[in-house]
Amino acid sequence: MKIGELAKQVGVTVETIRYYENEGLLHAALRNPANNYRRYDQGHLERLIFIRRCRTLAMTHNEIKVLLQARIQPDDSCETINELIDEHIHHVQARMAELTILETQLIELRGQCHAALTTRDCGILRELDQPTDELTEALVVQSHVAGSQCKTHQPK
Amino acid sequence: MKIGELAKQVGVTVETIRYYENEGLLHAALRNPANNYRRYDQGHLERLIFIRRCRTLAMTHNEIKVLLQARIQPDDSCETINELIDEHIHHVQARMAELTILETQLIELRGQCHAALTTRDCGILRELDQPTDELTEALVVQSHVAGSQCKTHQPK
DNA sequence: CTTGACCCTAAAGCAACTTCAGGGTGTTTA
DNA sequence: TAAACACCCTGAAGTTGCTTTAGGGTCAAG
Repeated sequence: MKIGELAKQVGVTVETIRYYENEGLLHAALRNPANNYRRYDQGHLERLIFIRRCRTLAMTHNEIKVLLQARIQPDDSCETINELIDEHIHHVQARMAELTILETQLIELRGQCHAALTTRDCGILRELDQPTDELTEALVVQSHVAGSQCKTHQPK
Repeated sequence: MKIGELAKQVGVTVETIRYYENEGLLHAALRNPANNYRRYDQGHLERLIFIRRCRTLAMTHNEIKVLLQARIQPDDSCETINELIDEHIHHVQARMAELTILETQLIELRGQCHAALTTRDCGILRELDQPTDELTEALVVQSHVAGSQCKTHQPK
């Protein structure tokens, strides 16, 4: 099948597929010598589904590469896989803990202003002007809220 | 004060400060004509603290720009601010909901393999091979878990 | 007068894609 | 049969919030 059909079957854009090939996640497809179009088979389809399933679970490309490797080495121990998943679960839980603190702080901040006043008297701005206190320090900024700004990356 | 001192007082790197200036978050500092070094005053300090506080709350630069604008227009209504914070809270909550689903799925996935088997028999790989089911579809991949790979962005 | 701490700029890197620019291919339809 | 339109190709730049690197001045102390 051609790239467009593969994309439709898996629910990604053709650009994503080409990108995955570049990244080494997906094996380079054979080309139709007549027009240089990529041709995909069942193996590609299954591998791409695997990759997308992993991405849905928020794994990075590196993590996925480990799993892909394991996938084609049926005699290896699956310990590595278990550890990878366990670690990944911890990342997610850590992120949630951070977001919980963040939520608390934001709600408290929001509580500083109920009425529609002028910004001069707005408790929110007032509080934002304060240097960071202990509570806030618990938050590691480095891991920003992904999707906090909600870019809509939808394939049109 | 010079950039290094400002950086120390606020707890960011000098690179971050220069970056903020470039981004238009921080006003360009006046320069010492003798050596072209930036010179900062109290206003810069306060503005930078404000910015960092917002970043700690996971706001984007665009959101912060709105707040900075409001900050210097004391006669405007603070409705905009309230709306911005409310929306931001929703983003955070939405992200947490996504992560909760993610966690459930990962834990279920992990449950597929307890013993250290060969990958051939590993329930985890088996399950990852399945096309996405309804549960999974609830997850919007576009907002990946920030910090899932935990890059340590610490100023050395 | 050299060492080390601090300042400067411009550009590239990170993650996972998307978007854009510029240009072929292939089928259909007027 | 030629224009129109859908689909394919490549390579490079854009996204977010910084960090890192490269290459080079400034300044105070010893």
